[in-house]
Amino acid sequence: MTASPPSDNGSAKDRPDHLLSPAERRIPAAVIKRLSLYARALQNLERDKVEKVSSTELARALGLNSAQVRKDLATFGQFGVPGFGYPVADLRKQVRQILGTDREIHVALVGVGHLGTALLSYAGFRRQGFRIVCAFDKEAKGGHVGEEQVPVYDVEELEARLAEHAITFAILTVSVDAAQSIANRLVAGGVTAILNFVPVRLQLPAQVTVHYVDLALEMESLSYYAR
Amino acid sequence: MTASPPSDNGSAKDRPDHLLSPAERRIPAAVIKRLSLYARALQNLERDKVEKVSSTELARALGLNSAQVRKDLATFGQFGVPGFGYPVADLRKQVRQILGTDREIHVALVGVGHLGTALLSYAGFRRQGFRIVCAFDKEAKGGHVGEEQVPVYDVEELEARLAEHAITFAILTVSVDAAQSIANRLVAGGVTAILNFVPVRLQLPAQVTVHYVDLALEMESLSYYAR
DNA sequence: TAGATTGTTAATCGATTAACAATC
DNA sequence: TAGATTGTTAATCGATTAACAATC
Repeated sequence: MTASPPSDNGSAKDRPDHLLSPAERRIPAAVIKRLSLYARALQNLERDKVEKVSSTELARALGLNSAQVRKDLATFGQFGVPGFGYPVADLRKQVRQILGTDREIHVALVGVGHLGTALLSYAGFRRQGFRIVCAFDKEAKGGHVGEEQVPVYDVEELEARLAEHAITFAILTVSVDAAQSIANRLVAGGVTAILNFVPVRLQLPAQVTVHYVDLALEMESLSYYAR
Repeated sequence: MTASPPSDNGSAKDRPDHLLSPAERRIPAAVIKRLSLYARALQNLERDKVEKVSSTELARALGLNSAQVRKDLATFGQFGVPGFGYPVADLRKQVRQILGTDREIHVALVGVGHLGTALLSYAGFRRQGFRIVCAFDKEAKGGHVGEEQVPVYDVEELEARLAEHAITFAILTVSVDAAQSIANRLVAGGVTAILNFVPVRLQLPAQVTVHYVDLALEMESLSYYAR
């Protein structure tokens, strides 16, 4: 809400790269996806005490092209050493910094049904530094759910609790009917990234990023190959 | 294992289109993904008693380009009527036929942990015609799980039960350590399509199609935009 | 220095979109 | 017939890959 100097206020296309927000820089989504793939591979390499890795090795492990690996990484800086490769620990730190996964990320989950409940106990999230700090349901019993004992609030409290925990990241596992209205409230409450499991196209302002995980859709397209 | 006549035995590139299996025809995966999107939209239109739809309407509803809709559909035949559009019920039938979702599809699920259990009760699968008919776990209690009361067998019984139910479609929700070995057994047991929730790159023969749903990876790439 | 591997440019490939004749 | 919309070709766009000079 703070007014910025008029001279800084041009459209994203006018401003130099380093003044743009991640969403504005328009790095292809595919590059960001692969970046998290690299982060995962580097995590394993670091665990295995490997100190350097070449673009060729990384590419082979992930089923990609080595030029693509180099190009992806070069988008964000010069992380490699010619003739040597990439220092694993260093590169991992950089990649996590770019992704924003170099710190614990607090997440809200809305819709504590079968799927929501499972996600509240999903170890993979914790392993990558995500922590679901509060959950919401329209029939909240007021208790705590899952192995992490996440508090479940009534959706009534959505705005208040989001503010309290300064949350910008949410997982949506409500019903089809509720999805759009809950999504609106999440965004009004400051959420800018949503992992949406509800099979509905959400209409939201452009600065909000939604990733769709449509399980039934995955099954349908897989079905084409199951013969 | 049956020998086929040498003359029928050329590489996929040599044979005419109609003699190829879905996987061999090499329709871009993106087209197949959108095809299931169309199926979903057509389902809603049919429910709402809409009788015809134009490529423009379909495109707008799904956030696509109308030329893309027409091109995608034209890949599989001439389903539209110039000057009129596409007959909803008819097109839906065709699309479902192409995807293979025009009948109930029997599915096996391996790994009855938090996520697996949730999927056993996931209504979205039933709604689209998928039925999980058996589940496997390394510590099977022998009972039935979920709202659908799916029988849970010990993984020991994997091959036997797959054969019994003639299953070609599986959902994989086991641990990272078990994933590759279970996947191998699934394939040996006749499975050709796997929806894999385990964050591991599976090494499988080319005729098997694996779709990866990597929830932590989705979170990581989303994290880039949550600022 | 010789060998290896990066960062980057140019070439290729494939997918999306525009345009329009054919058709109802 | 006039109007609308398909199926399809050609143009555009963007992403992937090959190639190689620069660098350690």
